[in-house]
Amino acid sequence: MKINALDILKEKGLSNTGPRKRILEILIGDQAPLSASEVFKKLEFEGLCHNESTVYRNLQKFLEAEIIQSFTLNDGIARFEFKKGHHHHIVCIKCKKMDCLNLCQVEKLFDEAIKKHGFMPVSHHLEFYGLCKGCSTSPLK
Amino acid sequence: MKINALDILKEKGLSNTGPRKRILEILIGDQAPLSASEVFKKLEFEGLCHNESTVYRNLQKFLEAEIIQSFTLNDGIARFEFKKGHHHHIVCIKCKKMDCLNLCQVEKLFDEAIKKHGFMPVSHHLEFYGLCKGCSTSPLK
DNA sequence: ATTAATTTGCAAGAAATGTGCAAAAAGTTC
DNA sequence: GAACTTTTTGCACATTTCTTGCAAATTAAT
Ligand SMILES: [Mn+2]
Ligand SMILES: [Mn+2]
Ligand SMILES: [Zn+2]
Ligand SMILES: [Zn+2]
Repeated sequence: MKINALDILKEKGLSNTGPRKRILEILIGDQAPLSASEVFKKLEFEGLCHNESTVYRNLQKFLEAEIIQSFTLNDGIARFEFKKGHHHHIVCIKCKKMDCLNLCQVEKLFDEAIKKHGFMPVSHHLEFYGLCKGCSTSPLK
Repeated sequence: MKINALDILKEKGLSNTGPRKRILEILIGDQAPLSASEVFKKLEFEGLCHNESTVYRNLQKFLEAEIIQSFTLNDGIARFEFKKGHHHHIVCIKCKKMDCLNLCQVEKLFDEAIKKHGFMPVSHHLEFYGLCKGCSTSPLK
């Protein structure tokens, strides 16, 4: 029942290469969403990948195959995470730690208003910003 | 009672220059948020500004003076709008038309969940994506 | 009108992301 | 498993958004 990167690649008809497999493993294993450059740094450190383009291209493939999902934070940088159901995130404005919030009753809250504007709702993006426990209790800076 | 660009500049101690005044006027007059480049195109067309840097620097100044507010859409591009109370936006995924939704009961909906994660909520960003009336009825691609 | 402070234009630089192409690796066929 | 086909990687370079240094021009202050 554990999620296996190789199985997913096979299922989606994607060839198994060192960088690709590892990128997927990282996204499967990580609880919080990662930026392309964060993913790359890990691969580079492990000597498994020498180029950011490889990471971008694989992330793009994974998105197309709907293996992962992405969203852009307010800093303008895209984050990628293994595909989960619809949910949102809370980001620490100080240390950038990010958590997933596994709930959402937003649609119904706004549904009427959106239709009043003549729009047919398709999706939405919601991120919370705040201070994590560590950062809100830290006395320094 | 009408909002006047010159008054605002004076109030905030910002000098009155051609590009600056016009940028502010545009943001005051426009119902939907604009990107820096959208603002620049207007000024350029009117022959009032020859450089995007000028637009970026003025938008930055306006943000610091809290005359305007900005947010980054999922395309990674920042939008700027004359400062209003807290609210959200609905974006047409086809024609990119954007509207403001002047309501928000999101905080209370998520407050408990956020605190459960050990975060102290500070702010949030929420954008809806959908199809505007024109785009959802248009038969052509 | 002179002087001092600010802003503009332009060129150049960052940072995130995308692309063309040849070499390398993976997948396929016999 | 060698030969062939397809895909991916690495690298160099392009793009886009946004930033910065600096001198010339403009605005504000005296
Ligand atoms: Mn998540
Ligand atoms: Mn708005
Ligand atoms: Zn934190
Ligand atoms: Zn539309």
